[in-house]
Amino acid sequence: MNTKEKIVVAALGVYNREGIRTVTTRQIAQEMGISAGNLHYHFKHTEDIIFTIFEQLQRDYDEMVVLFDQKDTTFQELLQEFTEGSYLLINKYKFIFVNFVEICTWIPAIGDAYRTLVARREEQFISLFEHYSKLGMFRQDIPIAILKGFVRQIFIISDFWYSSFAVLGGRFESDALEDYRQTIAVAFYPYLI
Amino acid sequence: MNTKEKIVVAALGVYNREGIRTVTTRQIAQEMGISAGNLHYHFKHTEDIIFTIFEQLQRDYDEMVVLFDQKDTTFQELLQEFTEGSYLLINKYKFIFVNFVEICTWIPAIGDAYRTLVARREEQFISLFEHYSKLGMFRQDIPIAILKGFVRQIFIISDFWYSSFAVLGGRFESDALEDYRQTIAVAFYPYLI
DNA sequence: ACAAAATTAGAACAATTGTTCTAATTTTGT
DNA sequence: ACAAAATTAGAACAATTGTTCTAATTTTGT
Repeated sequence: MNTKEKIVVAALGVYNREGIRTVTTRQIAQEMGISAGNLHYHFKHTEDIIFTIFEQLQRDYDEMVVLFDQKDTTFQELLQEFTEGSYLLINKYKFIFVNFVEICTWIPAIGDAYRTLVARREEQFISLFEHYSKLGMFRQDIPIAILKGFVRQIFIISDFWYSSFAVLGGRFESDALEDYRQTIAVAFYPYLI
Repeated sequence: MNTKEKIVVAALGVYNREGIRTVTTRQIAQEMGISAGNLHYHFKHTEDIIFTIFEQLQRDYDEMVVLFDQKDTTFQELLQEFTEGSYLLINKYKFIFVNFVEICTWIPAIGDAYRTLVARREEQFISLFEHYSKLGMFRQDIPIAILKGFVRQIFIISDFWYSSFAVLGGRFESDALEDYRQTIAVAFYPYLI
């Protein structure tokens, strides 16, 4: 692992632990035992570090989403995969979820990338629901407008569940996964058969 | 309106417009045409301003919640009131919702107050749902665990809807209220009769 | 009317921050 | 083996920030 990669790893760790408000590039450098000058040789601006982390998140997400393509699984299995997969991402990139609005205004390219991603995700989910409707595992009597709203709801919950959990004082990681699983399960509860 | 009150108003405006990341006490002072020294005469620390704004939010919230007590309204009417009332709050105190996790770690007293509020809210909602179950306006076949999860879900949605809306590029206020109304409506959709 | 208290502006302070510059050291390609 | 390129540490810079200090002005209570 070269220095540039190490910086990304260290930055992710520090940001997740302390948030973006108080963390400085000096602190990241110190934490990994290099000079601040060296850090800025690899990343001219702080934004560049955060953008690189976001790109990593996107790659991780795409990797996870590939798993949804085998449509021979039951809906319950798919839901289980979605829950575990998205939890891993949320947990790994906490600080991005927690500071998402701020980051998107600070670094517009991230906001743009997110909006593209969401548009893609939306269609994916809708067609998935329609597929499982036909298989009798998802309610068929839901109007399309509600279905779209439900997808939006799932996005809000998965994007901001961690913020809510953190603010409610959730500390232990074991609790966290269970809490997330329960939250997602409840959201799907009235739509499953 | 005395200077102290004016500072709170100005700060709220600037924070909502530009977020807490880049805004300085100097900027708030300049915006309202007073000196930074004067501002810090009234509020020794920046945290004190934000804490005061949060107290205001709490008072506004309590005022809104009183309206829920007349239980002779239909559930639809109540829902309508909740949607409009909470939207007004969210819109007025945007920056608190957007930076909630950060603010809660920065100013622990705010986190504590929020957790107390949530506990109260939770019971209120549950008993409201039970009341409307008996009146046949809310599904009676929902297990209590799911009901509690549903309340949590409503909290996540109302606390973070604006973050999602902002990040998705929502700009116009007219769109915003409609979007929020729709999001809340969809969440309740499967639970109403 | 006037002394005491409150308010205000603006300079000053001390700390911090992102970033650049310089010179040394290490690595790489041939 | 050696020149060129890449990497590194640390000093230096320039800007900013929250906050304090000082002296003047305004307001308040009697």
